[in-house]
Amino acid sequence: MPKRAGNAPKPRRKPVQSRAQESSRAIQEAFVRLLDEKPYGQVTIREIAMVAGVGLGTFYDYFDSREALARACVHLRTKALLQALASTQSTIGAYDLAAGIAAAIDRQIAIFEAAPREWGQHFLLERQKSDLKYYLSAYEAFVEAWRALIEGASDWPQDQPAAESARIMFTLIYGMFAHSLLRGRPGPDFGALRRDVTRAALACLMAVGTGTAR
Amino acid sequence: MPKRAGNAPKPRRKPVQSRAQESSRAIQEAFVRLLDEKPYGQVTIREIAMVAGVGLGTFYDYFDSREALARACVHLRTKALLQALASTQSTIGAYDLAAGIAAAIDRQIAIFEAAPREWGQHFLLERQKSDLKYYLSAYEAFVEAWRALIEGASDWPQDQPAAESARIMFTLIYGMFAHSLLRGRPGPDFGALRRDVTRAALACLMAVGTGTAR
Amino acid sequence: MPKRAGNAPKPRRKPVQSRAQESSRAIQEAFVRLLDEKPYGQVTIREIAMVAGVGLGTFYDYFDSREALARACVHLRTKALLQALASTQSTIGAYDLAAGIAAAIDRQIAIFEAAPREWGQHFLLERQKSDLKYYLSAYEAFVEAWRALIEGASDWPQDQPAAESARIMFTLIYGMFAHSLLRGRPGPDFGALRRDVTRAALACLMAVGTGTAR
Amino acid sequence: MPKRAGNAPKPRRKPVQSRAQESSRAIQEAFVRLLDEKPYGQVTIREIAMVAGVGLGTFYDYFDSREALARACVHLRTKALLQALASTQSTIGAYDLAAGIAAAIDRQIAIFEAAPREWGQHFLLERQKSDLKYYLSAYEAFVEAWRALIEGASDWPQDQPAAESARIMFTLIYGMFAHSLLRGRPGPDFGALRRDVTRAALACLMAVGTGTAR
DNA sequence: CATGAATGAGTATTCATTCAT
DNA sequence: CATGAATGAATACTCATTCAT
Repeated sequence: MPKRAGNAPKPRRKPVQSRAQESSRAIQEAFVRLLDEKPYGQVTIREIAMVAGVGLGTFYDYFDSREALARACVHLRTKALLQALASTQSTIGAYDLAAGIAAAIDRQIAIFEAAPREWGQHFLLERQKSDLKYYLSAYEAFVEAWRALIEGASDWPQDQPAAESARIMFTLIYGMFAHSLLRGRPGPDFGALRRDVTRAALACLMAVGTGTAR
Repeated sequence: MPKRAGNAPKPRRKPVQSRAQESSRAIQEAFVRLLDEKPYGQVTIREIAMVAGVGLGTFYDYFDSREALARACVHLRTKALLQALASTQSTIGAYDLAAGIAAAIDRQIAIFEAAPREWGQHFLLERQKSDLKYYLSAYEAFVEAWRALIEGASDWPQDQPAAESARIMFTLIYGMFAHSLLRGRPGPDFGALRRDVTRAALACLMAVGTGTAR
Repeated sequence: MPKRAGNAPKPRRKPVQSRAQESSRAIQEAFVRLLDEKPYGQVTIREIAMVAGVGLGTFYDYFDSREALARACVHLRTKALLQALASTQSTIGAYDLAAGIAAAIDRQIAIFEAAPREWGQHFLLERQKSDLKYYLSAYEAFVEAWRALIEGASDWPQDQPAAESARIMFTLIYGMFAHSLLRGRPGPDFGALRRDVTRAALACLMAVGTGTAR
Repeated sequence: MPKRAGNAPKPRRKPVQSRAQESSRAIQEAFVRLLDEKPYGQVTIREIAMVAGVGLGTFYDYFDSREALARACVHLRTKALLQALASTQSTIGAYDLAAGIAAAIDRQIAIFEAAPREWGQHFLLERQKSDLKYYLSAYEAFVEAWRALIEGASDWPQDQPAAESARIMFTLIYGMFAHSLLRGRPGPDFGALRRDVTRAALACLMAVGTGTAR
C-alpha cells in the first residue's frame, strides 16, 4: 500500500453530477463482471478501467482506490436491501407479525430473484472485503430495521423489546440468503427458500421472544 | 528468471514430519498474533517469519504463500470444530433431539470459550480468505455432521430425512457463533449465547421439519 | 500473489510506437554500457533503468525481463549485419566471386570498425545469452545470405548449389570476426583481419566447392 | 551472488582421492543430463544433487559453486581435446602437412563420434558459461597445439612461423565442429564433416600461409 | 564422511498513483 | 474533462550456502 507522502487534501476533480455518471456505473459493472472470473486480489485497476472502457485516470475521478470501489459496490446494494426493508413497513399498513415478516422476506427475495448472479457476487464481496467495522455497522442497521418491523406488528406485546429476537432472526435470514446466493449456478430455488426462511424465522422469533421474557 | 515453466514439481524441501513441526506451529501462531494487530493485507511474510523466530526461507519450507498459510489456519480450526461435532455424537450414548443438540452446541461453545480472540480471528479469516469452493465444501461437511446428529436422536422419526432441517439449523448456529465472535472485545456472553442458540435451533428444527413433511 | 495463472495476456501497457522509442533505446544503450563494466549476471534491472535515466517500471514497459532485453540487443545487431550482407549484393551491380565476397567482408568490417567495443559486447552476449534455437536460426539466415551472394556471382557455375560452401565459408568468417572482437582491447587490426578473412574465405570456397562437385 | 563475509580460506573438507570419486562423477553426469532438459540458468544445485543421488552438502564437498562445476565440466573436455591433439603428433611419427592435419582432425572427430550428445552439451556450456578469460586462454592453447603440429610437418618451410595460419585454421575447424554438434538431433554426418573440414582446413592453411609470406 | 534443515541476502516484478498533455 | 506514459515503493520469492547432527 503505497503510503501517501503528505496528507494534503488530494486535489482530484470529482466529476460533476452530469451524465458522466455513466463512467461510474461502467466501472462498477466492469468490476462485478471481473469478480465473476477471478478473485478480488487479482483484479487490477488497470483491468477494471480497460473493461469499463474508460481511461486509467478516469477511474480515479470516481473512486479513490479499489477498496473504495468495493466498498461502494457493497454499500450500494446493502443500502438497497435496507431501504426495501424500511419501505416494506411503511407500505403495508397495519400488519400482524406473520404477515409483516413474510412481506419483508418476500420483498427481499424479489430483489434477489431479479439478479441472482449479481447478488451472489455481492455476498462474496461483502464476505471478503467489507472490513469488520463496516460489517458490524451494517449488521446493526439490519437488526434495527427488523426490530422496528417486529415492534410495529399489531400482535407484538407493546412493552416487549424486540432487539434480541430481531438479531437472532436476522442472523438466520441473512445466513440463509447469503449461503443460497453464494452457491452460484444453478441459482437457488426461491420458492423453497421463501417458505423455509419464513417458517424458520417465525419459529425463532417465537422461541426466543418467549424465552427472553421468562 | 523467476518465471518457472510449469513442468517440474518445484523441488522445495518439505521438512520431515519430525519435531521440526515446531516451526510450522510457530509460524501459524505468529500469523494469528499479527492478525490481531493489523489487517491481513498488511501482514508481510517477512514479518511473520520474524515474529515466529524463523528464517524467511523457512516460511517457504512450510507454506507456499501467505494465502496458503491463511487457508491452513482456517482449515485446522474448521476441522477441529467438525471433529468436536462428530465426537459429541459418539460420546453421549443415547440421546433425544433436545439433549443431542444442546450437547453439541455446548461442546462448540466450550471450544470458543477457551480462546475467543483466536476464534474471532478465525471467523474473520474465513470470511476474507477461504475461497468460495472451500467455504461451500466446509459448509456441506457441517450440514452433514448435524444431519447425522439429528437422525441419530431417539425421538427423530426413523424415515424422515434431516438434511434440509440440518442445513437451516446449521446456518442459524454458524451465523450466531460467527457474529458473536466477530464482534471482538468484549467477548460474547457465552451463557446467553448458549441459551439463545439452543432454543432457536430447536425451534427452527421443529418448524422446518414439520413443514417439509407436509 | 505473483503467480499469474496463464490465462489472460497480461495487460501491460506497451507504449505506442511514437517517439517514446527513446526510452527503449536508452535502456539498450545503458545495458551495453554496463556490460562493458561487469558481467551480465551482475547487471541488475534496477541499475539498467537508473543508468538509462528511466523509472524502474518503465523498463518493464519495454522489455519483459533482462533476458528479453539481451535477446533484443542481440537480435538488433544480428539483423543489421544480415541487412548489410543483403544490401551489399544489391548495390554492387555485376560482380565476380572474389569481388563480391571481398565487398561483403569489407562492408561487415566497416560496421565493426565503427564501434568495436560494442560489437565485442554483442558477440559475448550472443555467445552467452541467445538460446540455441535463436543461434541456429540466425546461423541459417547468414548461410542463406552468403549462398545468395555466391550464387549471384558472374563466375559461379550456374547450376552448382552453393549452400554447403556458404556454410563453411560463413563459419570461418563468423569465427574470425567473433574471436577478433571478443579479444577486446586493443581492438583488432582490421586491415590484417580483412586480408586474412578474405583470402581464407575464398580458399575455402574453392576447396569445398570443387570437392562437392566431385 | 551472496557475498562471502570475510575472505577466510573456507574450511570445507575436500574428499580424499578414494573411491568417493564416484560422487564427483555422478554430479557431473547429473549436471549434463539436466542441461539437456533446461537452460543452465534454471538448473539449481539442489536439483543437481538430487538427480546425482547425493546429499546437498555433498555437492559442496566436490565443487565450490555451480559455476565451478560448469567450468570443471568444460575444462575436462577441453583438456581431453587438447591432449588428443598433442598425442596425435607424438604418435604418428614423421608426417607431411596433409597427413598430419587429417590425422588430427580424424582423432578429434572420433572423440565426438563416441558421444555426440554430450559434446553438443559441451559446446553449448562453453558458449554460455566459460568466461571470456577462460575462452581466450583455451583458444590460445589450441592455436599453439595446431601451430606445433603444422611446424612439425616435414613439408612445412623450416623458418616460417605458423602461428597465424594455425589461428585461422583452428577458427575454421572449431567453428565447424561446434556448430555441427550444437545442431543436436540428428547428430552430424561425421563422414561429410571430416571431408569438408579437412579439405577446407588445408585450403585455408595454404592460402594464408602463402599470403603472409608475401 | 554425508546430510539436509535452516538461513537471509539479493532481485525481479507488480501495480497503485500521478500529472503533463 | 479524459487519458495513459511514467514512476518507484513495497513485497514476494529463490536459491546458494552453512553447519549441527
